[in-house]
Amino acid sequence: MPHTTPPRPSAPEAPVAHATAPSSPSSPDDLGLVDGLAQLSFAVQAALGEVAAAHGLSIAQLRLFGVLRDREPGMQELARLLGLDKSSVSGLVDRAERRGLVRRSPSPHDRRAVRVALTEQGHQLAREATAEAGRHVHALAAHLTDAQRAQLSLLASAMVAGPLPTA
Amino acid sequence: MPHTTPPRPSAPEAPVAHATAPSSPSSPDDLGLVDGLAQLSFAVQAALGEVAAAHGLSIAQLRLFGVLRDREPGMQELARLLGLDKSSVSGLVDRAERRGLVRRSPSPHDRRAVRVALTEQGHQLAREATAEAGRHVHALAAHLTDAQRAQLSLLASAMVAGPLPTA
DNA sequence: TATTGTTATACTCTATAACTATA
DNA sequence: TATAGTTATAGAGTATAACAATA
Repeated sequence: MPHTTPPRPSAPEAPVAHATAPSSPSSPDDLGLVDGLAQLSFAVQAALGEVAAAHGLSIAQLRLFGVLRDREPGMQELARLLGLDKSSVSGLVDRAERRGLVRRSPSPHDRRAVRVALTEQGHQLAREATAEAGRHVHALAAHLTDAQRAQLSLLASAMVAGPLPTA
Repeated sequence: MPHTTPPRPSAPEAPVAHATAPSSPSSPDDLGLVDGLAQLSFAVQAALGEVAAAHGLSIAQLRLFGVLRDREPGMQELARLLGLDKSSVSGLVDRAERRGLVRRSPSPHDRRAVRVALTEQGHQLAREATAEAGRHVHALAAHLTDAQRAQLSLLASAMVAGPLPTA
């Protein structure tokens, strides 16, 4: 399998944003919010990419598998979940199906539609890959203290969650 | 410019890792370290992708520009900085050069080598894009308190920096 | 011989546009 | 007409392998 797109040797060093604008680092070790998050995101993506590549997958496939772990969506819904065009998802699913990792079955109610599901082999691979991804990402935070990890977990969740609905 | 790869509508919702393994969320709003970081990384990448697309660039180009903001490396060095194969960098630089954003000049000392630099137009675009990327990423953290943002900045920096050298 | 960079080739990912088959 | 999905096409991004030129 020579061509698994993102095998990234290991998190490279690429600033991307040189904190030109808003953020203002308060200590020498502080990259600033923007650069810090940008670099962190590349590091996480690199880690995920390594894991994916180790299983002969790409990050896109890994995401697909993550979504399918507890759903059997149609193509349109899948496109929405992944933030991709439906035609992109066609290809993504095609390639996974060709490898026996997912299956398309006709929707019971709508004869235009299909339902996409992981095969047993796909589930197996998804379990292994997500577990390993967990270990790799966790390893990135290996030298933080438990308290720092807990903090980070909360802050990351808060950012992703968006503004609190009511409270 | 119809084909600027990652225009991502906006951060989609893709768990990727379902916290199968190590992490253990302590509160209901806590996604766990792994899922939180994974989703955060996708959100940041999506934000960067939007900005890049708005300027007719891809994330890869944006990274290239970030690296070139304060360097004039050779192709090999550039490949190392970006974590890519030199042949990939050839293409990346080709496309940017075709648009007049970077320039290849012969290395003074080694007649095999070239030096890659941003053109004036490239610098301009790099300034605008990185500033805008800063605003976008910053916006992701809009509903955090100042103290939380400062924390996050430090934690992200610490993760990326790796274990402290001596201290 | 080793290194720098390019080219040839191939594959994934992504999008837009056009199409088919239902609803 | 509108929606679900596929196909055709095209460009970016990436890698491996083979190559040319220079050290």
